Amino acid sequence: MNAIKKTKGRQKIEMKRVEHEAKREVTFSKRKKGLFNKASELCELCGAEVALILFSPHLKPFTFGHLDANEVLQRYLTRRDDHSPGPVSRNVLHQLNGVREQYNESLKRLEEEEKKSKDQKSGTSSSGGFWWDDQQIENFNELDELEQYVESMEKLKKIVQARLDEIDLSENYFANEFINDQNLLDQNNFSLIPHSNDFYGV
Amino acid sequence: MNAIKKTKGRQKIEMKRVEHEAKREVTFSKRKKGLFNKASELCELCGAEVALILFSPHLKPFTFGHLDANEVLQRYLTRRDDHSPGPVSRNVLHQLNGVREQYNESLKRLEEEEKKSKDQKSGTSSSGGFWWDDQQIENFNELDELEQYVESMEKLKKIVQARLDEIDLSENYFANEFINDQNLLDQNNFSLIPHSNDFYGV
DNA sequence: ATCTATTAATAATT
DNA sequence: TAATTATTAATAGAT
Repeated sequence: MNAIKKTKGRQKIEMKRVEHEAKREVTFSKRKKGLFNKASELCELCGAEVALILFSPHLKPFTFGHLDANEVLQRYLTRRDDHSPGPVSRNVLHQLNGVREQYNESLKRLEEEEKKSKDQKSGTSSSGGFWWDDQQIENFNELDELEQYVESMEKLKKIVQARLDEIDLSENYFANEFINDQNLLDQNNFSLIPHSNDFYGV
Repeated sequence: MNAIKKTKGRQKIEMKRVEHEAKREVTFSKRKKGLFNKASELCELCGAEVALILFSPHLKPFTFGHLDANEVLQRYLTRRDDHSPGPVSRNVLHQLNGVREQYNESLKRLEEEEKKSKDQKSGTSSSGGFWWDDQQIENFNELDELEQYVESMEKLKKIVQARLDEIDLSENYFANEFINDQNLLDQNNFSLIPHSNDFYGV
């Protein structure tokens, strides 16, 4: 038997930013893998749906999603169980109106970006190389990542929309109180109710 | 010493849906806690940003986010490092146009929902109880959760928008090729480039 | 990337 | 639902 240990094995570390850069990179990629694995297992074991967006220390984006958007939506809309929502007050829609406004704003910005981009279309390539040269490929990776974001966002948006549909559906079952905007405000002052998101108060 | 073991300890389990319902619930809440903890640690150790949306087996939503939307955005827009994007082709905006159309569709649906809801406003309360009775409180929890979704979505949207801004900024540094729509399609057929999302092909 | 010793997560149980 | 415990799984450090 050999008493000489090859490594010290896993060591306990303090839960604070890893200052050494290379070490931090390694920790990130190891733990990213671990996190994605955990997410995947949760999906598989429990039939849960997970959407995960992750920025590396260098702001490189990574995403995880177990099912594609349509599947998520389909499943969400067809499944019926004891968590179907009861009567719900108006402020769901009230809140979503705010969201809609923000969307509209963002859409305007998108349109502006697009317009600006069209104005630049007549530029010429500076490299003259094939479009898939190394630099371009790197950029394509960036695009892929952006694309993944957008997909994730769309997925989330659809889920919320489905939720809204479901709530609206359930409202047809019940008589509803008339709630004016001031009442909504009053009620919102009361919504200091524990979140289901009970982790570290986030 | 006692040879009788109090429990069998952790047992290896197969990676497939846990069929027994109560067991599945327990597994879900334990692993949800674990997943959120891992996400939190990754943030803390590496300065990564994580946004996580999770549906329970009963479609109850949970979210995790390390920083609030403004902080994320601020950090993203102000930080400059060697991962700043290089020249990027047009199809970023091309892709985002598709997204915009989907948004517009969804917005239309939102408006319809809202209209439908207004038509119902004259209904009366069936319970006559205070609005914060148990049932209502439960509904409020649902609303809180929905609110969290919307926030998460907004956060992601802002991040993408910031990314787009950044890309657009960098485009001003470089001459750009003229790329028509057919070229875009051709290029997209080529984008079978390994994703940074290298996990289980999702 | 791969290897180990160790810590951390968790399945079964109470 | 919460706590305990024995075991598996994740991973820090080293190569």
